[in-house]
Amino acid sequence: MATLKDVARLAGVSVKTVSNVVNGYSFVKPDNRRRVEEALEATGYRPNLGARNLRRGRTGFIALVLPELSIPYFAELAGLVIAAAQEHEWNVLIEQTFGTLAGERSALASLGPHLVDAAILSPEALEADDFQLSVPAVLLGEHAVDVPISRVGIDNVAAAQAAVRHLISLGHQRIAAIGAHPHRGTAALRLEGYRAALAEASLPFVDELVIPALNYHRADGAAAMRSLLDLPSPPDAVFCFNDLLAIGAMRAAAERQVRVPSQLAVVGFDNNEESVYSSPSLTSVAPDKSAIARAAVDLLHQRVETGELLADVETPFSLQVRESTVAR
Amino acid sequence: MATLKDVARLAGVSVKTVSNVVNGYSFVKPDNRRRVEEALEATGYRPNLGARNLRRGRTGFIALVLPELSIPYFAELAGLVIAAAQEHEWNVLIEQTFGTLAGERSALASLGPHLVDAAILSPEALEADDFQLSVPAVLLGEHAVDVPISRVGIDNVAAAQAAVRHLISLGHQRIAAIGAHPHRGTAALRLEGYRAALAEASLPFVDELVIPALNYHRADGAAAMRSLLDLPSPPDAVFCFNDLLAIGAMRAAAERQVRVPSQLAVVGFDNNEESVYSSPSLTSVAPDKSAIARAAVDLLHQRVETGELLADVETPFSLQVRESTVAR
DNA sequence: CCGGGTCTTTACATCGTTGGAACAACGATG
DNA sequence: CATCGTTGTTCCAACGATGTAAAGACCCGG
Repeated sequence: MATLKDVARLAGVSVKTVSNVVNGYSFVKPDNRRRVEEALEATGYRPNLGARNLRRGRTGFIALVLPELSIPYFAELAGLVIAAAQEHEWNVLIEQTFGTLAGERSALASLGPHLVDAAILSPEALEADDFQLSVPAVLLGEHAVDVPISRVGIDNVAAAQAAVRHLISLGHQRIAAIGAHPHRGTAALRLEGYRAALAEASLPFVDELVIPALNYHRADGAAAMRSLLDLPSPPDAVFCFNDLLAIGAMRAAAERQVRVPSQLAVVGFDNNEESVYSSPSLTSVAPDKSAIARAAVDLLHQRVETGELLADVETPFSLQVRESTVAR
Repeated sequence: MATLKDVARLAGVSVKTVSNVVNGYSFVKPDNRRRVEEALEATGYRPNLGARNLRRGRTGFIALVLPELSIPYFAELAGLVIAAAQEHEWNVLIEQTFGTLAGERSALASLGPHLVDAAILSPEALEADDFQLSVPAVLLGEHAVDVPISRVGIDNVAAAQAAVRHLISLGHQRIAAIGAHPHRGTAALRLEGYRAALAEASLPFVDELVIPALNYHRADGAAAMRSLLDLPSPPDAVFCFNDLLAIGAMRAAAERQVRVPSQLAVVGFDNNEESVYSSPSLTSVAPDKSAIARAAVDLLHQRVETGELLADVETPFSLQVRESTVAR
């Protein structure tokens, strides 16, 4: 593999002149520039990123710490983050935590300052003490603890409220919620939006209609739905805190011959591609994932380049109404 | 951030001695070792990976080149590859190609020998000339062109044959296939398995029942299914070359009030988690993704460590029978 | 044709780490 | 007591790139 030295020898100039050409330094004589460029071409020179970064004190990588790639929301987000990072010549390192405290801690620990320039975190269990980071970071979504790290995400209260309002506007009165969680900030906010929507329509908040979910997988949604259908008077609508829970809930409903949406309306959250093609298709709160990815990466880039502190960014969302609430 | 030099000063020994301790070199006096370890602890030393790799000529990264993370199969696979790579102290860099020739070429081009130690490729459009790689690599799945790179994957012909045999055993006679593709090796093999199953049951191969798909997304499956349902005599079963196509096909069937499985049986390929919870749930060929990920990473590790050439690895698969072929 | 500024290039040190040679200390051996 | 092999340690160079400072080339007016 060719190094600057090889190129320099071939072009008959010093190593530094080649480096200057490679880095677009202005003051190089046209004649030398041409010779260097030919030599670069001839040798197929590619800079050694390790060496460059050692010298520059940068690594050229950012970390993306998320629960699990097999969760569609995070997979889609990861794809968008990779694309956004590419525009700043950053490569993305993905760390999976599987939503456990231990997993998140070990992911953070491995983020030595030499490995990545910055990190995008999507934590679920971390506590305030854990946020002693050695690199600039942003948080995706909210988090229960109050830490001085900027956040990128939607207004979860407003989004949840919009979802439940939609159900109320369709005439539903007994609306359940699946996905409450003791330690997840996001869950608390969505629950708050749910309460707010009920309150503004003067509907009662009923404890037994709020089902917690330890994980947000399809199986958890199905289990929660079964317990709701077992109630003496089951709900006529359900708001799930993510699409996977909703898909599981619809599956459980189908298994009990409960018709969606006529007997049970369902709303999800995340707007996974999967939800567009399910039968029935799923009404869902759609955060602008692309905006989230871009904002997170741009913020970090600005922080690393200029050292400026970061403001929080609120990204837009919309409600995608589909067959699970309004029959076609 | 502490460097070896800082630790050495604190422990009162040379830099190299500290390096020896860090790297587990045997011959260090117990007394010095203790002092160095204390100094390491006190300074919170973390090796600068860039510098280490520059010296060692390794990077500590492998690339995973795949079409798109938003495709569940690749998202799941990526998660497993990351986990497997961790066991060899490798970090994984994901590159998305979006299934285009240009995307794949640019991904390969960016894989300078300085960026990664090895690569796992899942190409769809590359031609033989493109495989001039500067690092050891393995291919996931088959590929049309014949290149001297080892492959990891299942026996696609046998797997497809098993899927279609299953449909035949249920009494279906007019079985369609969705997902033929002019340049995809995998598609060709699955089609071959489809033909073989028909042939061994003495069923005719009917051209109009084989629908090509340029992409393997849900929308493509839905479009293909619509064209099948428009036929004068539509099929009574369909074998889709991946689960997304199958999900799209089931969606299209539902929109035309065609009942699955009574009027139309559907089999997919990949066994996505999504397919377990769809309504009806989807019968699918289930490659052992975990085995694929592990085999690919282990093979590369062995190659990088020992320089040995790599043999192909055939991983197991099974057929998961669900409601889309056998009503519950 | 000299002094002074503007371009252009070069030599050298440096980033943090590790491999190798050199050297020092040690007990064992003849 | 000289020699030897084994341990243990240090010094130096090197990986490939870039920043700095200084030297060299060039052009201008006086």
